[in-house]
Amino acid sequence: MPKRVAVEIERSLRERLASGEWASTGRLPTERRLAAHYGVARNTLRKAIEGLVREGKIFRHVGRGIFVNREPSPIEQIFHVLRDVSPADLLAVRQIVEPQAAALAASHASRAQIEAIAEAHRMGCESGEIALFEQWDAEFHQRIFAATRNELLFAIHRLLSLIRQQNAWIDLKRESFGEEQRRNYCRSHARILEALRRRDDVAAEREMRLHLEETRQALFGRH
Amino acid sequence: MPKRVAVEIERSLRERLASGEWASTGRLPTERRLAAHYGVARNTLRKAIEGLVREGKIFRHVGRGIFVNREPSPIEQIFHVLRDVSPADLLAVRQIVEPQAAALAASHASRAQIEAIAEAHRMGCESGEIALFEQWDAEFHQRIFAATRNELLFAIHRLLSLIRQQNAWIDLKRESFGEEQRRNYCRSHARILEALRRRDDVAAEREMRLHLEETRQALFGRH
Amino acid sequence: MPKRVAVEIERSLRERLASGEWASTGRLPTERRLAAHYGVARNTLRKAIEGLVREGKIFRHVGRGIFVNREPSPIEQIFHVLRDVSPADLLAVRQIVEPQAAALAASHASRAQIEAIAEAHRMGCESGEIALFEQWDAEFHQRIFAATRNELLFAIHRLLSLIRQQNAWIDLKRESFGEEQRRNYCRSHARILEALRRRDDVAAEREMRLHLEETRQALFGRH
Amino acid sequence: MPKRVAVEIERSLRERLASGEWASTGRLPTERRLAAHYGVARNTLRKAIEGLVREGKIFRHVGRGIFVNREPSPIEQIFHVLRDVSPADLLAVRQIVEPQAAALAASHASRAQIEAIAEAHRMGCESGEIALFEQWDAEFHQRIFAATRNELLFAIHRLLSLIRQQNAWIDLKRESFGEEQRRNYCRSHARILEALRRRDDVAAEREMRLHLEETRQALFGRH
DNA sequence: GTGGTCTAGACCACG
DNA sequence: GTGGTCTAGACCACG
Repeated sequence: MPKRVAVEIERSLRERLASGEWASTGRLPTERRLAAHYGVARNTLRKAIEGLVREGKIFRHVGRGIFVNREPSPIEQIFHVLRDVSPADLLAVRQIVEPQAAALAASHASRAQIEAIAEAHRMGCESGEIALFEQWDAEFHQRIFAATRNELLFAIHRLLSLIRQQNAWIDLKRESFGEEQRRNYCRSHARILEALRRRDDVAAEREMRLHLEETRQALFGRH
Repeated sequence: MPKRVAVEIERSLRERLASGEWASTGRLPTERRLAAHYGVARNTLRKAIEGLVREGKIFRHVGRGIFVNREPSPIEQIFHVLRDVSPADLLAVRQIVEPQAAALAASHASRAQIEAIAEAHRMGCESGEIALFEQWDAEFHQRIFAATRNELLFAIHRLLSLIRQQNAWIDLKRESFGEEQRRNYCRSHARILEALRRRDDVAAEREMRLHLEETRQALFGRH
Repeated sequence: MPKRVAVEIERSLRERLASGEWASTGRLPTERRLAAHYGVARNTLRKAIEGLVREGKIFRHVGRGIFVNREPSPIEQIFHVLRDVSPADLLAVRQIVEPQAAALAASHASRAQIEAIAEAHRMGCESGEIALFEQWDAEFHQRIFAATRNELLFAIHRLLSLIRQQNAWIDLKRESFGEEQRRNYCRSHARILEALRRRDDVAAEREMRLHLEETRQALFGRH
Repeated sequence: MPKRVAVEIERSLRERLASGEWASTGRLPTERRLAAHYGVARNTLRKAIEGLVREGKIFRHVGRGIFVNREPSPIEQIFHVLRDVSPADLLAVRQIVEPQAAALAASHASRAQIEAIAEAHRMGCESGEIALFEQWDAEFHQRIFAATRNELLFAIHRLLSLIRQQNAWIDLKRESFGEEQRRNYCRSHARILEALRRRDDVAAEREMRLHLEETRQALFGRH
């Protein structure tokens, strides 16, 4: 391989890295050893390494050596994205998922699950403080997802709830949440519940969609 | 109340643990240091620790020390659930999310993004091997989610893809994926792409829904 | 400058490039001459150049030399972006700009300009073919911008029109534009015109906003 | 019809010109080659060309050849208008666009984008020199537009910035920009940023509107 | 003759 | 002893 030696070595290093050859110690041999191993000058070896460094697959410490950069697990990567999501994106996803969850709940919920949803509705409407109302509001939506009997859908909803918890600002505007708006929410919940009781999936979907539209306007006005 | 000393220390350790005092290093001081700190014998200190060990909040390695058992983050817990989700649940979620993602892509994609989707379509149809086809198939769907310009939606799709990768059996039936079915998929993709090009969100949503219905039948037959 | 010689040279080259020293011929001296000029080895000189190449400020041709890469003018850059804009982004901008343009027109238009707007309205409502209707529709909006007497605002509207022309797909869905929807548009135009005639800027803004909301729903449905 | 030969050739050249046959190189063949191509004398060929030269579609350089006179694109024409826009028109457009951009940013910005805006604010307030302050001021507004995630809106803002750069006199009065006014700007920026952090779109829009009103008074006094 | 690649050595700051 | 930088030379493919 006289041509493009550095490229060949880079490919080789990439493979050895992926194979986990250096995973146990977390470090690569020194530049000098690697150069000797491949029978090239140190400069060439360094060129071969450059790309891996730029991609963050390895990193170098002067005087210490070259280290493998443990890749963040896919879940860590996703988690990182989730922490930085905009309110608009979050609401858009809710508008996609929640109406259809309501429809699924209408056809899959047990009687007990519907009663649990009804309880969350009643507690929310009766609660005096805003904080308590919000808690029961969250519970209302959560129980609808539980009633879909789709564990994945339920997990996704828990994920969305988590984002809302970690980004307090998302619901911040609700602090200016008036008594009137609260009564509106209560009425919307009542209509969703009504549809679920009737096992009317079309109506459940529609009412949930309208409720989220109402939420959107409370949060973003006319945008 | 000399006998209650251990209980007091346990309470103290519990608080310090919860406060995150040892979260950074992930380890507690040695038993000897802790005993000295509280001014008690090592035996007493060990009694105070026992409960925490039983609850799994800390664990001991002989000769190494006492370590904090970092609780799995809520997201890790959620992810744990995701690991054994049923194929039916997964498909149901896809049927909820993907058609609406296609609709969003129709209105939010840049021209370049639509061309990227077209490329994935073309490569998929042209690829000879099944493995290659599946790769471009996944890419096709992924690029549609990217074109929605909703980072959260995109992250959720990556999550679903991850589940499919880690539960290879979910798509098991696809191994019996015939040439005819592949041509059908190709045609479906073409229709979705066509709708995206026309920026027709209603058609994009419909074609994606039909495509997933086709997938459902390939996986589960007609029920 | 014994330390980081390459960095120093890069800085120098960057300055000379920006000063236009090589703009007339469009090419730099050879690597060998540059290295001699700075009194360094060719390798070092190459390292100094690398960054400029990556940024696209210069490019190299084997056997020919190093060339200056003429930077696209800001207007070319903007134009490039405009060609790749999504329908959603375009509509959002219209929703920002047009209602306020209508309000400005209400207070700044001459009587003749309002009559010109009225003419576009009348011609649109009367026109039999869709193509003709669309032309007069565009004219209606354009004349409102002209009536704001703000040349910049008018220019921006022409820019938006240009984008729509160059991206035929943006209005493609209007081909499925029914007779009923057309009558709705006609009624909306009438209400906007009415407000302009009354010199009621608040009403003009509101009616234009409602009209664009109507357009949004025609294009994107419920997204 | 031998006399009409020139007319025929002119028609042919016109077509070939419109077809873009010579658009890539920007130049036509030499007169001699064209004459040979059409099988006519150079005199006839020159006659055929005359009209095109008079219309400015092509132009001749003695000793160099015949060149296509690329017509300015519609966007270049629009840009030409923009070059001498009045300060009042520019400010009016900013007053239309920027408050709504701020509102959009409140709902669409990622956390990282809001931090970038905060950085521009902080750097502006801390900077000693006026020139530096103005640079960070521009950056503050630019980053808000970036945070809207609307590429068209961002491009329009870049266009407005370009106009301001090329018409330095538009902001001329700012040279008499006192320390007090600067502190006011800083406070306004702080209030806008505060609203963005709270994700309060209504407040963000209002604070931006007040800030631009403040700018208007600094430029034009109270009229 | 040009840029692209490589060699075999050297000294440096840092750990 | 490690990675970071640099030298002075060489041969290559390509124009």
